[in-house]
Amino acid sequence: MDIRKFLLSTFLFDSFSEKEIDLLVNFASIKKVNKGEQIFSEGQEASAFFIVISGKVKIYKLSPDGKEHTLHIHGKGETVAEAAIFDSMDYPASCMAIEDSVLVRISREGILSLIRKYPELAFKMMSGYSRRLRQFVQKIEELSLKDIKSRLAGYLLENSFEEGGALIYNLSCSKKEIASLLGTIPETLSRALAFLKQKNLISEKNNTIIIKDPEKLKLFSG
Amino acid sequence: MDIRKFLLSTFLFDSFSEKEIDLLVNFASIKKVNKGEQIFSEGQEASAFFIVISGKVKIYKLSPDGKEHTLHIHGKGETVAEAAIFDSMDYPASCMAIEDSVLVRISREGILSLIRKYPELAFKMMSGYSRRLRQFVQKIEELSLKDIKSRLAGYLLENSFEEGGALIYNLSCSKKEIASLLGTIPETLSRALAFLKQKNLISEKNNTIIIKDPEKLKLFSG
DNA sequence: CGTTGCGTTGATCTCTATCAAAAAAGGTGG
DNA sequence: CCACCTTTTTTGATAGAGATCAACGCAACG
Repeated sequence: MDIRKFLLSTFLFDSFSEKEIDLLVNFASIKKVNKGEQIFSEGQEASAFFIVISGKVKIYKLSPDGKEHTLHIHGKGETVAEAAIFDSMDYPASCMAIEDSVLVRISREGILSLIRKYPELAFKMMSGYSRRLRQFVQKIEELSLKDIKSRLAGYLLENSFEEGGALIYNLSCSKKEIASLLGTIPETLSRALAFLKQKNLISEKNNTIIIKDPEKLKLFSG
Repeated sequence: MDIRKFLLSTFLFDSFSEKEIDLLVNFASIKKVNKGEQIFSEGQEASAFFIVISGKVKIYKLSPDGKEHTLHIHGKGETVAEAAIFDSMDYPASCMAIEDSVLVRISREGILSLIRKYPELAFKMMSGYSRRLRQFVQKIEELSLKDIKSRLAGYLLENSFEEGGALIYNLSCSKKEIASLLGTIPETLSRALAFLKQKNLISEKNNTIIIKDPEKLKLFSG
């Protein structure tokens, strides 16, 4: 795994230049952990934060009587413990791998000194957050205010590209996964697709969806 | 209200010196709004962010057909729209006062120049972002895979506090607002509350909800 | 071929939004 | 304190969207 390439694909660092990534890499390292392995513990000094390359980790707290309470589960592309890095000395909770996982570790001192030296980097990171938050706001809006057909229409428009004068969406992953992305189940997705086909807005052939009427589809997406 | 004193009490600026506050004040102004008054609207250029001095505001999205979903309710000391100003774009949602409120308005240019000068400020802002990001992730999960009763149970547990040995939640805003926050409507919220009362998990008195059985309620929240 | 997994289709059921209306809770002015 | 009005909250009945359950077609694959 190329750590540079990975960092450039994360929302925090995707607007960094090659040079800036070079600076960052000095403070970054790859950490491989097995399932069940501890990554950090509550109360330890927060010396680094992490980004998940593959696998899954959980953030949890132990109550006084030993019971465990999971706060979050973080998967691919997600950042872990960066709040602790930026505002407190110690990790406020513990972290353990729940699958064999690969992480990037970025040291606290590293990132802090980098930002002190190059405040512009902070802007880039913050605009990364900003974009990410916007995406989530949009997703929440879609989940709560739109029905499946609209969500599907919007998704197709968002993720299609032009090819030979036609708008094309490539079914690169299973419909099961797309259903999950849209917050529904395969059966319902199938029906929604059938509906759009029946309205003659799209057609499907060879794992490819052709958007026949982008204008109407857009109207449909709300 | 002394704006300096207030700024010194916020988490963003509590470590500022008198001199630094002077700088900040150049970019800051007080904004008073009445209940129901619009503070900014989705799509407007994001020219400033706010900190709530008193009262409450809500961040919400409107669907084309007029349905409303509240994303956050912000009270005293909380920052509003601070993420919107970093990628020089528009407010992704609208903001309205749900009580008579007083805010500090800090201009985009102001905070940007301040961060250039005091990169430490960026750390604080980023820790706020990462927390908000997590809230959104959780909200999305809840919206897509939990029913109202579970969401309500989770919400109560998240937002309750201990007092005299009992977990209580204070109904500081109308149930209409809470319903919107949970992605539903007052009627449905009312029924969900009735259900939890009937199961003897909670009780309500004087604008206060008492969580009688946190364990079971937790089970209920999923 | 059987088997396994995905995608589609059909029937049914559950949850929640909607519509309508009653009840409760706040004001306001007398 | 009471009558009156407004707003909020609750309750009831209904309808619609989507989840669930079950069955089937179809391709990939040992």
